[in-house]
Amino acid sequence: MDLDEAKYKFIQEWGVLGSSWGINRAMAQIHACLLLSPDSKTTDEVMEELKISRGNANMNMRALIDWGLVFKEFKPGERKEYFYAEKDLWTVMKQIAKERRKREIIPIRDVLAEVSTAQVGDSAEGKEFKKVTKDIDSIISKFDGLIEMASKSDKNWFLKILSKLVK
Amino acid sequence: MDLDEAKYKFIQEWGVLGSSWGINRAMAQIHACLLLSPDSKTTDEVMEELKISRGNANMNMRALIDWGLVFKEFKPGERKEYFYAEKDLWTVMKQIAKERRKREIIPIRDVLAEVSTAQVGDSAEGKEFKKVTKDIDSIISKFDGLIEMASKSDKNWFLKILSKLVK
DNA sequence: TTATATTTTCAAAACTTTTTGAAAATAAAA
DNA sequence: TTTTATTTTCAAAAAGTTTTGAAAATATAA
Repeated sequence: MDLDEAKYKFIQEWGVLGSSWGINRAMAQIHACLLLSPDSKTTDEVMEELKISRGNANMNMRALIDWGLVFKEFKPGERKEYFYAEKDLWTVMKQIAKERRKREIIPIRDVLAEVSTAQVGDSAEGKEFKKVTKDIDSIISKFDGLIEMASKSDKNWFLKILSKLVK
Repeated sequence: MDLDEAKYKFIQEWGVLGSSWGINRAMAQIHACLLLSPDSKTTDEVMEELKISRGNANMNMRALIDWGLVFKEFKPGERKEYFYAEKDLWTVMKQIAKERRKREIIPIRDVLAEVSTAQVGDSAEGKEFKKVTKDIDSIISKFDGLIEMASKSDKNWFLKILSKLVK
């Protein structure tokens, strides 16, 4: 297998993985493409490499910037914008965790807080509702705390802990 | 807010959360509905509560069984099948992690292993490819190890560690 | 200023996923 | 056996999401 084949394979699979994580294929593939590139790339280069339209490339590139995973660069004397990905995978993970926390964990925690004040009565149904939602909140709040902790902590803190745990 | 309202709110939000995790809305909502119910439910009851069709209820109920999150029960003298959810949230998490590992982590690790043998040359591109894919593999393999460890370990091991970490 | 390069937007088209509902299959009762 | 209850299947419809491509907006150069 040569470099192009390997790149192609990896980019395709990164797209599939993205899809099952609520990140659309083009966005994941652009991310992979920029991660793998030693230099920053223009929209046209990305369009060409991934065979996607300008609109698609532009929108998803900006979504990646929004997620804090990609940055713009202006080269002196050049009119085109260049894009490059955050390469430090610890930072990448932290950013993704942060965004998903905002989009997914906060909303469900809000709902859990809201329903925790409901007058559910003392029927079996009411009791079960209290019990299950309390359990769920307790787990989610632990993960939430972990993410907050990780976002604030030193570069390899989490990876070190992981390494120790898993050995 | 009364029980019905609270239930409705939670079920809806669980559906939204599911969607951004690659689990379809109906599947997530059925799961929530069974989690909240003190008794096992028939297909008809679930259809009625969630306002979904028989086919939809049947297919997703079976997907949940496939994921190991829901079980069938036969009541003596009754022809209808009853369904109930695994209530222990630690087990629920373990099951979900296990399934997602199978569907998502294994395939990307397979691709990473495959491309790691590619002849990428020693261009800047080739070197960057090696570096980035190696980094990604190293992180993913740590998570993978963590999941494997958690699946084998005692009921609250992971939660205890989480609690300690987060305090 | 006008011309040219580049980026952004967004309605419509293409594609994907989910849902429905009715027919087929299965299982239990009469 | 036949009848009735129940579950399963799956083609078609509906809904949702992504992508395209061309027009509008913006920015730089001449």
